[in-house]
Amino acid sequence: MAKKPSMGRQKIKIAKIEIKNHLQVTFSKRRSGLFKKASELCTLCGVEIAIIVFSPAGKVFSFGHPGVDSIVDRFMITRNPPLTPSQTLHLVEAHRNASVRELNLQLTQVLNELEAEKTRGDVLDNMRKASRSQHWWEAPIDELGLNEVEQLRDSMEELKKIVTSQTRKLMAEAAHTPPFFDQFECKPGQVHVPSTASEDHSFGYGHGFF
Amino acid sequence: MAKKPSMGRQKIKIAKIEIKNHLQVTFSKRRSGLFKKASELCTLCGVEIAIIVFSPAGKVFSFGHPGVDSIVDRFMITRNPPLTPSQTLHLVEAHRNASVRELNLQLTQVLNELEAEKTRGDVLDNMRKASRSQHWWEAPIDELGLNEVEQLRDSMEELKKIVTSQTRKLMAEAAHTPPFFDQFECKPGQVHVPSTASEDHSFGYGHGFF
DNA sequence: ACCTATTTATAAGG
DNA sequence: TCCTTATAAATAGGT
Repeated sequence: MAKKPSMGRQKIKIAKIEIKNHLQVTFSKRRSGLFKKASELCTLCGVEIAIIVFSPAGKVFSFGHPGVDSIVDRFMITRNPPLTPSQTLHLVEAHRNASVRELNLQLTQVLNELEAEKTRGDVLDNMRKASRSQHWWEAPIDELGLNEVEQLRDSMEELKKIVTSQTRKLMAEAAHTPPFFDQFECKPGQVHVPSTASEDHSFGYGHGFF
Repeated sequence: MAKKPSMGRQKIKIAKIEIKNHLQVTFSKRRSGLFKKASELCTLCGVEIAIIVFSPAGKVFSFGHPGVDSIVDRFMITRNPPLTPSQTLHLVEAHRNASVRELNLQLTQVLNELEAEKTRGDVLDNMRKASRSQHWWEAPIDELGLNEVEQLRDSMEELKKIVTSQTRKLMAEAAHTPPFFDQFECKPGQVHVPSTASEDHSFGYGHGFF
């Protein structure tokens, strides 16, 4: 039988193959050829090779000896100045700061509140102290100076007048409202007053007189 | 001139080449051939290829289209599907928690302080209010009930005794310290006392009497 | 690097 | 994808 002479291998131009089917065939053949050459190179020269190929369809083909990963890793290390510890710390710190900013804001706010609250407390405390010092007569009477005792006595006189007058007014009013007469009969014991100055000098806070 | 016929290309066994010089030549030739094949494959089939070769001497040769890095990156991503968003979040969260624990502690502490301070402020405020209500006599005298005026009057009587007694004692003391007699001559104007109850009923805070 | 004989890879077709 | 065939391309060894 007569053999059908083939065209044999044809010279081709190195340009993108447009015929899909043709391209797919060529890709397969040349890809395997490439990997074979790589393999041979490994064996002949004892080198390490990795080849990564992304097909037009997105599929991945790879060849590697001893393995793609180990070679890629080595490559990355030699190429990328693999972040000094300092740089790493800086990045970590930056991230931390970003994460923590919110919390810091909260803390600052609360610290301000605390400051305000402390101030408020101090103000009240100072008011109390100031009030106390204005009420010097609440101090033990032995500690009063002559001048202050004089003032106190005079004040007493004036106060007594006022009280007497006020009492008269109230008694007059009470005359028209009999039930209140019971209350008018005073309960002297309700207010404690030391019989002598030496017995209890404290007219201060919490002793019930003033 | 007679040409010397060459041996032509000899078939070789694919095994490690031991002759260093020979190996180096073969490595160069085959390496460039490999890269050329890769380049042709790129052009013909429109694919992306990266080749990484570590020579026995440790030198790195690479070929890549469009670039080695981009291809290697894509490869790493597809190969190490690596951390899912969930996993990443988990790790980040763990780190964040570790970093933030200290800050949280501080915040808690400050919040406690704030609470304590608020309580302190409230206590002082309540004391002030309580004190004020204990000092009912500081209210306008018109607002006093009969009972309270009674108490006030009785207290006045007792107080007067105390003051008188104290005054006597002070006068006796003053007899031994002449300079103080000037002070004994009182300055009544220093304490304001309304002449009549109707004129100014306020004995309260800030009016200078008590 | 270059040459050349030869081996090897592969285009085209089935 | 594999086989076949004819031929283009790669390359071992020498210069």
